[in-house]
Amino acid sequence: MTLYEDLKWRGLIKDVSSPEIEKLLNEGKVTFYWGTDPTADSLHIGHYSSLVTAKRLAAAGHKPVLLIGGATGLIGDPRPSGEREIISKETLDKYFEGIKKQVTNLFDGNIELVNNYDWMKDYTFLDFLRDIGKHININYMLNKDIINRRLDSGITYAEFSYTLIQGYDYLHLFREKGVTLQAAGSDQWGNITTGIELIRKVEGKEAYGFTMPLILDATGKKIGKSEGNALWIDKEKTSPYKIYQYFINTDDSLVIHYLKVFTFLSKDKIEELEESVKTEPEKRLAQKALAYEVVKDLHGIEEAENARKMSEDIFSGASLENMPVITSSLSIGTDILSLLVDCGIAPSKSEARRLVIQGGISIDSEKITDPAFTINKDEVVVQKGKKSFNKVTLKK
RNA sequence: GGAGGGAUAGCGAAGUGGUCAAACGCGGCAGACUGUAAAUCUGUUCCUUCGGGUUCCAUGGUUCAAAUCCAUGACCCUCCA
Repeated sequence: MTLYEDLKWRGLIKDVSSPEIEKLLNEGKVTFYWGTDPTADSLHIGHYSSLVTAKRLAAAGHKPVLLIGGATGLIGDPRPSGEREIISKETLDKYFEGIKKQVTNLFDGNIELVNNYDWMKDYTFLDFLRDIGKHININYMLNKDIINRRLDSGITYAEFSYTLIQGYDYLHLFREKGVTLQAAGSDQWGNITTGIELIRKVEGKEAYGFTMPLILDATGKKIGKSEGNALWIDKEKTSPYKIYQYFINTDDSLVIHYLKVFTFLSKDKIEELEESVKTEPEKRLAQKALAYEVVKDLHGIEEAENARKMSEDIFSGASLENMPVITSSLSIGTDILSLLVDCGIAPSKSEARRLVIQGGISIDSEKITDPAFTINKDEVVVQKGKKSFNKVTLKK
């Protein structure tokens, strides 16, 4: 199977700028780029879904250039919901460092990392308008889906101009690094085509781009972004165990799709798992493989093994030894509500009270329904709902 | 610069003087059923020392009483210039 066929089979190709991309991917040693803006101190699983594709290209012998947008991050990529908050330069620098470390790790250092701030910071407004702005027609920009959709709700000049900056990034990388392919999530299609257009007009040469479909969860939202519970790549922010749990709970209807997108398992292996979902879904082999593979690729074999063991121990009831540990700042004798809040298991006392009254909390495997219950040990197992287990240690 | 319209809980959206901590839907959380699945059903979804406290863009005002009326301001949309 060729690289292109493999990508196609995995459902990773949505838009392509030209049919020649198939040949390009299969034959040439292309220098391609993938970029993101530093909008947080860590990437999340949504970024990862497209980074995995970048890894596939790299594994096939193509040369990756990863761009972290120190300049574009200052402006903000337009999104359908409305204008973004401005992020300060200092914050962006901090975010930049966090993301830089992550992508470097994910590619074992075999990448070229660039920051568009380096070539944008001294580019004057006048020069930019003459060199770049003069090549792109307003009507062309207005027709871009994302901008068009914002015309009703409003879009500032700054965000409107975003696509020009990213377009110039591509031109710059084309000139300086020989980049001829850009790969990204499908929301970047408009920005990619601006870059291609610019290269065509300024350099008279053809550059390429393709996008991957956005990965959605069962409710049709972008994956891992539900209600402030983003799944971060940073294991301090989202533990490997939590990532493992997220994926092991994947719907049957999505698990094969996710295996194709997120893992490097072979076609044969995935088809075997697909069969298993049909004939013996209760074994959850596909979910287990998915969860293990993702944690392994993100955090290494050791963390994957730990996460798997932790899950098996907890959910088989074999042992309650292995589970995430939370150290509380409270002492023995505290009431259960305060403890739940202190450990971050419940966001407020009201919420904690509801949980307890509704029977959602167990201490050491015993359901607690009395909100006035006090903890009289220095180490207890707190279970919230069916799936969340934590060992909590208290001060003596 | 002129005329009109808008803003409500995580999101969408009702509400136009008291019965509003604010309908309804989605999403979230929990319970039942299950396979750590889906679907379905049930409860719940601002904070609270359970007395109450603080909310409907902001600040003032009218009123016994304001999400609702008035004034001013910032913001968004549509049309005109």
